[in-house]
Amino acid sequence: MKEYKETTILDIARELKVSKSTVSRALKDHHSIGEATKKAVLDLAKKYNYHPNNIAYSLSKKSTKTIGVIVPLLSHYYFSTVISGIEELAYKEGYKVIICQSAESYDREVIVSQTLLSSKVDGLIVSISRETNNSDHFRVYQQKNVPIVFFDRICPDLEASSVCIDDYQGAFNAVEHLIKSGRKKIAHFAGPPLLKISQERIKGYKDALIKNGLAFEEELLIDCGSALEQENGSQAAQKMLDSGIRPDAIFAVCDPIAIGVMMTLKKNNIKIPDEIGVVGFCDEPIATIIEPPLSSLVQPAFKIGEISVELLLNQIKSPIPLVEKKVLSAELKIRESSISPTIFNFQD
Amino acid sequence: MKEYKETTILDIARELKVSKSTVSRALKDHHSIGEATKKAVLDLAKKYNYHPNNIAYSLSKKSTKTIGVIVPLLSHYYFSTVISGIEELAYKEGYKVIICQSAESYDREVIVSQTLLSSKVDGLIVSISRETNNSDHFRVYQQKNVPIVFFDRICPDLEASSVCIDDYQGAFNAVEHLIKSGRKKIAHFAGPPLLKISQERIKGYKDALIKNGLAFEEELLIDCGSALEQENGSQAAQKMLDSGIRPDAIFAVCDPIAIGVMMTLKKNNIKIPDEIGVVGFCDEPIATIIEPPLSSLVQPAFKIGEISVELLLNQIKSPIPLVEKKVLSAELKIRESSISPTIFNFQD
DNA sequence: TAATTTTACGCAACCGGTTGTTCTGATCTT
DNA sequence: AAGATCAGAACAACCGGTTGCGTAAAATTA
Repeated sequence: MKEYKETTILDIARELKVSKSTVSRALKDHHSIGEATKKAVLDLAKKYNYHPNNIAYSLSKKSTKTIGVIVPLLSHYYFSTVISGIEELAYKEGYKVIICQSAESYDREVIVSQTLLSSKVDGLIVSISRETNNSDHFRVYQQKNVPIVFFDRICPDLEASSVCIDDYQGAFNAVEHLIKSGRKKIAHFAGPPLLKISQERIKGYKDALIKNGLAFEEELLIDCGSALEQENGSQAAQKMLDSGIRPDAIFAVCDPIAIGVMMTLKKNNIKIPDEIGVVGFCDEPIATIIEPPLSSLVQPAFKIGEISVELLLNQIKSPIPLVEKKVLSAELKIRESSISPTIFNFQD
Repeated sequence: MKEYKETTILDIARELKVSKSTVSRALKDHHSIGEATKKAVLDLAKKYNYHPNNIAYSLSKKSTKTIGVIVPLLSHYYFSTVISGIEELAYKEGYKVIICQSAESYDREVIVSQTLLSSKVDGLIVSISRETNNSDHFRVYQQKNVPIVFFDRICPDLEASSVCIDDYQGAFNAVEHLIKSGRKKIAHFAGPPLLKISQERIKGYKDALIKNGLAFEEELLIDCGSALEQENGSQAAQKMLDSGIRPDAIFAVCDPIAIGVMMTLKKNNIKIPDEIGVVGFCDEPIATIIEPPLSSLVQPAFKIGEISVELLLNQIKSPIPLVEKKVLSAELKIRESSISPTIFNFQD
C-alpha cells in the first residue's frame, strides 16, 4: 500500500530547474546560495510540505542523531524516571532516543544491543540485566568507537563512563540509622549477587554493623534469589521466619523486596516498626502508600538520566576516548516503618 | 572520534574480486549464486564480523522494519506492560520498536509523532495524551499511508484501527457490583473529560445506576481535574468530604485515583469497605498492596500490546487501507475494598 | 555439433541526501 | 582592456545497501 510519493530534494530541484546540491544548500541557508534562489526553494518546500528524509541524512552523515537506551524493565518506576531524564536532555540537544528492555535477560540484552548497533545509534546508555555476566556485546561498541554510558548497574569488567549512586554509603547510612534507633539484630535481604550494586550494599551493611559494634552474622544475610520482585521478598521473609530467625530490623536491597517482606511480616502478625523495623532502597511511589510508610533511600533518578546523557554527549563530541565516572549520593528518607519502637510508642 | 571503518559489502567484494551484487545476494542465500561463492562470502563476512548497515538497507528498501510507539507515560504499569506485549510480538516478526513518551502533553505528542515520521517508521501504535484534542498530526500519517493503531485512548475523530477495552461495560459491572453489595449512594471520580475512556466510564456508571433503580446525582459525579495522579484523587476526595457529600461507595476512573481516595478516606478515619466501598480501574500492582486490597478492573495489558502489533502488521501487509477495531473486556477483580459491609462483618 | 537452456555473476541505476571541486559570468582592479 | 576576484550554481562522487536486466560460460537438449 505504498503509493504515496514523498517530496524529495530532487523534486524541488527539477521544478526550479536547479541542481540537487543547490536545493540542499538552500534549505540549510548556505552562504553560497543567492537570496532569490533560497526563497524559491523554501517556498516550494513549504508548498509541498517537504520533510528531509532522516534515513538518507543518516547514511550520508554517518550519524543518526539517536541514542539508544537499554534498561532491564520499563515497569520499574526508577527506570522510567531515569528515561524521562534522558529524553528531556537528549531532545533538548537534538537527539532522538530509542528505548529497549532487556527484560532482565542476558540473551535479550545481547540482541537489543546488536540491533541498536546496526541501527547505528550515536551512543548507548545502559543499565545491565541482573543476568549479565559478560560484556562482549558492549566491547563491540567500544571497538567501533560508539560511546557507552552505564548507569546504576554497571559492567564491572569494562572501562567505561558511568553514573551511579553511592550504594555503599546509602546502605551504610540506612543500617546505621536502624542501629541508632535501637535495633540490634539487623538482617539484610540482598539482591542478585552478580550485580555490583548488590555487592556494594552488602558491604555497606556489614561495615555499618561492625563500625557500630555489632557482629555480622551469616544467617542474617538473606538471599532473595536472582529476582527483585516483591514475591521474592515475601518468600524469603517467610523462609526466614520459618527457620526461627527473628531480627529486629530488616534492610532490603530495594523497595519491592521490602514491600514483599512487609506483607509477609504483616501476615505473620509481626508489628512494623515495633517488632521489626524495615528500610528499603529506591523510594518508589509505593513506599508512601503501604502501611506503615516505608523508609527508603531516594535515588535522584531523573538527574541520573540527565547526567548519563551529558556524559554520553561529552564522549560523542570528544576527539579522544573519554571515561568519566559520576557518583551521586542517595538520601535516606525516614518514614514510619523504621522509626524506633520507643519514639513510635510515644507518638501513638 | 570516528576513525573506525566498518566492513561493508564492498570490502568483501573487493577482496573476493566479485561484484557488490554478488556479495549482497550471497549473504541472503540467493539461488543464483554458486555454492562456492556463497561460502567464500559467508566466511569472509564472519572473519571481518560483517554486519549489514540498517540505514542503507532502509534507504533502498524504503522500509525500516521499525514500529513507533507513543504512550503518555512510561511510569504507568499499564503502559509499560502494553509495551512489553508490543515488543514481544514485534521482535518475533522481525520488527524493531521505538518507544516515546508524550508526557501527557499535546505539544510533545506532536513533536514525537513528527520525529517518528521522519525516522520513517513502518507503522505507529499510539495511546493519546490526555490533552490531545486534535488529530492532524496523525492525519499526516494516513496521508502518507503509514499505518496507525490506537489503543486504549483513541482519537475519536479519526477512522483508524484500534484496540480498546470495553470501558462502558467494565464501569457498568463495577458499579452494578457495588449496588448488589448493598451500596445505595455511589460516587464516580471521573477522568480527563477529553478522553473517550472517561466518557465511556461515566456512561457505564450512569446506566448501571439507572438500570438498578438508583438516581444519577450530579454532585456524585466528581471531577478529578485533568490528571490521573493519586494526588488528584486525594484532593478531590477531601473536597467532597468537606462539601458534606458522603457516598457509601466510590468508583474511581483508575487505580491511582482510587488509591488517592483511599488515602484521604483513611486520613478521615472512614472505614473501607465498611463505610465506603471503593473500586478502581486498571488493576495496577499496588491494588494488592494497599490496605484493604483494592477491587479493580483487570485490563489485559500485555494482550492489548500484542493485538496492537497484529492489527498494525495487518495494515502494513495489506495492499488496501484497512480498519479493524478490537474490543476486549475488562474483568472485575473483587477484593476487600468493595466487599459488602455485611459479608465483611461475617468473615471477620 | 549446433542450438538452447541454465547457472553464476557483473553492470549500473536507484534510494535521498551531503559536500568538495569546478565552472560561469559579472564585478572589480589597475 | 585584460586579468583577478568572487558570488552563485552545477557536477559528480559518496554513504552502503538492493535489484532488474544483460551476458558469458557451462550444461543440456535436439
